Amino acid sequence: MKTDTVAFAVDVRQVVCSIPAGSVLTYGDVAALAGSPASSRLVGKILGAIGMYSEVPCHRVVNFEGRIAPHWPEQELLLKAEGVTFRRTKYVDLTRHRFRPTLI
DNA sequence: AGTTTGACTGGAG
DNA sequence: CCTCCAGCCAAAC
Repeated sequence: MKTDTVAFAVDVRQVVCSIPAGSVLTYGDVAALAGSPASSRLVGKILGAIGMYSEVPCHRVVNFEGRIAPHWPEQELLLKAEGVTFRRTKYVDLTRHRFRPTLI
């Protein structure tokens, strides 16, 4: 575990924690906001790690197309409970629920 | 130190 | 909507 990775994890946690209810963010966006747009895979790993001992709403983070994690089925139910609409089964309506930190 | 894996991304079939 | 392939990055083996 490097200090840089820890800082990245802390930043990720803050970004995810800043996502309002009913909105979602992609791993790539979180990774970019955390300073490593190419390390989106790390976001998932870190998210799972912090989700085990933190109250971070990691379920508000989905993959690039609004598709939920392939191995985390309850995330869909959690998002539905927040008011997020799904196009069919595993696709979130990103055009409507995508969280924009500022601008645009 | 080299290989494999994955809560990713993007595009093609 | 689902599967496969190629690319990228850090952790795990």
